[in-house]
This record gives sequence, structure tokens and C-alpha cells, in this order.
Amino acid sequence: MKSNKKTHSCGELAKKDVGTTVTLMGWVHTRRDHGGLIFIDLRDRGGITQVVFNPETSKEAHELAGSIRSEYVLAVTGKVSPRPGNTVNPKLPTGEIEVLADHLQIMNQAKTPPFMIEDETDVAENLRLKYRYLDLRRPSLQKVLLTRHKIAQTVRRFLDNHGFVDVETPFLTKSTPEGARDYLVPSRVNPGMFFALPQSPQLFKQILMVAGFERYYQIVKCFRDEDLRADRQPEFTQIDIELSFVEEDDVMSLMEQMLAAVVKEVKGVDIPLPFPRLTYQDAMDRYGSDKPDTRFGLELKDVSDIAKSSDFKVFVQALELGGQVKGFAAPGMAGLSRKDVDDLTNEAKIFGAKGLAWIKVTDAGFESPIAKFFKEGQIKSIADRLDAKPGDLMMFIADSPKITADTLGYLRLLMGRRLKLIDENKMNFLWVTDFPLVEWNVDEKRYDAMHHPFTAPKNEDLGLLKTDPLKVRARAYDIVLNGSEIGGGSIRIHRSEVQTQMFGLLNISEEDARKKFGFLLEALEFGAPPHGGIAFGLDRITALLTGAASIRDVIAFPKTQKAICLMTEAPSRVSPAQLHELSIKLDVVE
RNA sequence: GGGGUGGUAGUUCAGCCGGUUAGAACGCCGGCCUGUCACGCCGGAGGUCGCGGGUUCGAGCCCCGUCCACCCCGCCA
Repeated sequence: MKSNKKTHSCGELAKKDVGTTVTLMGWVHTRRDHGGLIFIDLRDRGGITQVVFNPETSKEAHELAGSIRSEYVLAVTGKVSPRPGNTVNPKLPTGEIEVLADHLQIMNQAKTPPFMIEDETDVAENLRLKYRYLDLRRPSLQKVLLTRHKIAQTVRRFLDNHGFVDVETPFLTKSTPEGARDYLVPSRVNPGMFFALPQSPQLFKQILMVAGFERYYQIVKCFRDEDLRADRQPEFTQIDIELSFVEEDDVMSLMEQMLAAVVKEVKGVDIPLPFPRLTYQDAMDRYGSDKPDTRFGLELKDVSDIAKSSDFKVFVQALELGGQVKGFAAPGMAGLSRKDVDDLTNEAKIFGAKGLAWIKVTDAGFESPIAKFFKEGQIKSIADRLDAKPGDLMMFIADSPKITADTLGYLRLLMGRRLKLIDENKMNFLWVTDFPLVEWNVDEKRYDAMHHPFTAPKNEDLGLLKTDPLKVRARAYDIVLNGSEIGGGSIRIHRSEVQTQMFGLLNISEEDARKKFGFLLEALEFGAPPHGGIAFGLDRITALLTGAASIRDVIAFPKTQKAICLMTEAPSRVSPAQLHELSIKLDVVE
């Protein structure tokens, strides 16, 4: 009768099990003590089962059950019984049955938790993170981590089926000051020397291609010491992939099959293949973003040509400085009050725009403080181009291409959300291609790699490398899901002379290049095959597929915005002895 | 580095124009209860109003500073 082995999970018992004697082990979810009868909802990873303590079944168990409190750990042995008549609970998967306890063991007691363990908890996040082990008991978070596991497993299975080899690359590696800040690790046996934690295994996976592995993957932690966001953690997980003897289309078509397999596994939905593609230029022109959310329209339109011949100085001057005038029409938003529009203007200024020009389209005509600057018919032409109808609000930004794109891209998303134009059930995957190879860094007065310095230029643009580097397109591709960048990659440079040329363009001296990437340059000289790859953000993919608002919700032990772990209270001070051992002296004002 | 939101009981929140002893719900503790599942009923405990300073006869409320959490800009090859 009494068993010391768990026989079932709390989520699996049903009518078919009636009559069997089972032993459940789990946590007390809730307790309803009726004096004569005590009901316990026992919870484990699998679900919740109601346990009934009745003195007529076992006086001893019933008596002991009186002392049970929330989150106690119990082992309960009893018979599965159908619930009497009208006490079936349709809200519970196991609601047709209950377990009549004839033996109870309290395996552990628990302090009253600082917050209730339930799905719809609305507790401050810092408390949840401090007691993460309690937070993670919530069924909703368990489900998220299970989904994360499923995604990783699907990816592994898919890649294994396609001949990929999982190879581990080092965490203790070389610091390269380009790009994101590195997390540094002092080397005790090499005083004054530091390792860096990898921002990605980029160089190692390319080296593995040189080594002849042909197809590599790794689900791997990456580290970047930069400021945090809802979708950025200092350590995050990348699905890292590299292939030899491939071109862009090979990578993209295989990867969209993999993503489709993931969506099928997690959502049970078939995603049509191939994914749509958009060039970087088109994405910026039409959406003001290199990761457009294509679940709704509100596309941006360039009205520079009309604006040029207006008398509106703001527009004309912006154009004279090499800027653009662009805008879009928000349907039905002509009713916004002056204050609403002012609020929008303030939002626009976040991205550096100096202001927001607007024209309301009404049945009577156009209504706008800037209307007087336009000649007969000009506003009508603009409205036609934006496809604006009476009741719409036309919004314009006149500024540099970057500020115009950033601001309008943001306002477009804001309007899309506010007007509820976004179908949350849609899964819009999108490839963005033809990125520029480099961009001009105004502050440092030099070219920076847009992707990374190992990305190959397009063959047909090679001639432009010397004459007009900004026009050179990269063999790079980003994958976007519903307006979030979930991955990106490129065909790499596999010839050392091209790589050297690239470093030259980026103003990295030969000496510096040798010092930092010498091993790669050298490796490229020993028969490097053409190769390319991609890396996906597992955290972001999981967040999007589970509807999580932040990647913190899909990471078991995330860090706060100040990059600390509230549970372990890391980082922390270390002893003088430890520092001494590492030959480190601190320069911190206490 | 910058902009914004928030911080009051264990939790989620309310707290009027600055005015008596800071409230509610849930949770917690005790009692009663044999069909509950948001159990019910009765009773009870529980507060450094984030922290420090200031203004005032008087501060949860106003001012200054600071800490923490979150959102965003910069940053993130």
C-alpha cells in the first residue's frame, strides 16, 4: 500500500486510472481545509491533481494533513477515484478524478513563499528574480523553458540529420577590442594577461571550416559587456552554424527549413517556404528599418521631390543638406488632439528628429500648420502618394536618411500597434539581404564593418572596394521574425588577400591585423574552403514563439538591467588574497 | 552617459488640496466547518510609506540628493 517511489506525475491521471493505487510526489499548490475533509492540489512539473484526505479513508493521514501548508513537499499514496457527480472540475485536465489519500509523508516543509506560486502573478520582477527558484515553479515559466528545450532539440535533430557536427569552442579566448566590449578573465599563471569571453565563436567556426569539418553547429553562450535591454542580456545563447562550399542561397534555404521545423514543433503550424526576401535598401525605404515588421502596411513614402519645390524651409533645408522628406498616413488618426500630436512629436525627438510635420486630411480639405507653405495642388499630390483618405493623419520627417528612417520606422510601429493593425497570429519571417559592407563612422572618421570584418563583399562590387566602399554590398543576410532580428550571417572571406584588403579598408593596420587575427589570416593561407554561416538568437526566438515580453522570461537565471544576478548577488567583491594571486590591484573609490 | 515610469503591510494596490490613530484585497496565524477547487464563516497579527537631507506648526504627499527595478536613446563589429 505505501510506496516510496513516485508512480505518476500530477498531470497524467485520468478516468482510465480509476481504481489504481498511485504514489504522487510534489508541492502543495493550494490547501482547502474543511475540517472533516481536506483537499490538497498537489503540483509537479506535469500538472495538478486533487488529493482528498478523509478520516474515513485514513485517520492518520487526515490528521497529519491538517499541518500541511503551501509549498510543502509531499508523498501521497492513495487510490484514484472518480469525482462524485457534480464535483468534476472542467478547468483541470485531471479534473475528473482525485486521489483518496491513505498515506501521507511530508518530505519537507516550506516557509511561506514571498509571493504566490501561480500563473497570473503580477509580482515585482526584482522579487521574482531574487527567489527565482520559486518563480520557476510557476507552470507558465516551466512551460516556457520546456518550449526552449523543444526548440533546441528540434534544431539539434535537424542539423544532425543534415550532417552537422557539434564542436565546442573555447570560452577562454582572445580579446578583440573591435565591436562589443569584452568580459575579461584574468590569467593567474600569466600575470597581467587576460582572456576574453567570446562575443561569438565566429573565428573558431571559420577555423573549423579550414580544418575541414564542412558543417559545424553549436548551441553556445556568448558574452557582451554592453548595456541591457528587454531583448539583450550580457550572456545569451546563440545557435551558431557554419558550412563550407556554399553560397547565400544554400544557407538561406537550409535555414528556413530548420526554422519551419521549429515552428512546426512548437506551434504545430506550417510556414510557407521560401521566406520572402527584401534588400536592405528596400527595407529602409519602405519601413525605415532593417528588421521590418511586415505584418501590417503603413509603408513609408518619399515626398522629397514635391517638398523640394515647397516654401517650407524645414523641408527645403533638410533636402539641401542631403536629407530626405518622407512620411506615411495613419488611417483614422485625423481626430488626434493637439496634445496627442505634441506627444507624437516628443516621441519623434527620441531619435534625433527636430520635429514632426503633420497634415490632417478632412472632408473639407487639409488642416495643418504647414499647409500655407505649399503651392496649389502640392498637398494633394502628397496625399495621393501616401494614399491618404479623409480622416487620416499624414506625418512627415525631414532629416538625414538615418534619422528619417529611425523616426518614421518607430512611428510606423507605434501607429501599427495603436491602430491594432498587427495580427498577433501571423508569423512573418523575412530575409533582409544586400547590406552595405561598411558604413561611415562619423566620430572616428573611418569605415566600420556593418556585419563584421570577415564578411565577403559581393563579387560584382569588388571593383568598388577602392573607389566607392559605401556602395559595396555584402554577402550578408539577416533573418527577421515579426519585426525582430532573430539571426544573421554571411558568406565569409576565404582568401587571405581579400581579408587583408578588407582590414585595409577598415583602417586596421597590417601589424594590428596580424596581432589580433593573425591566426585567421594564416589559416586562410592553408587552403580555406569557401564558407559561410549564420547565428540565431535562441533567447529571442524562444521569446517570440512563447509571446514573452522580454528574453528574461525565457532565461532560467537572467540578469537585471544593471547586469547583476539578484539571486546569487553576482558580481561581488573578492578577497585581497584572490586579487593578489591574480596580480590585480583595484582602482575603485569606495 | 542621457530621457522616462515606478518604489506605501508578505504580495498587488488605494491614500483627496500637506492635517487626527496610513486603508483594501489576497496571503499569513488561531478557531469552526465532510465535497471544496478564488471553499465558506468568525477572530487576529502584520508598516523604517526605498534611503538621506530640506521646507513647514505639521510630510506617504512638496523640494534636493541618492539607491533599486523596468522601458527607451546612446552603445550592442
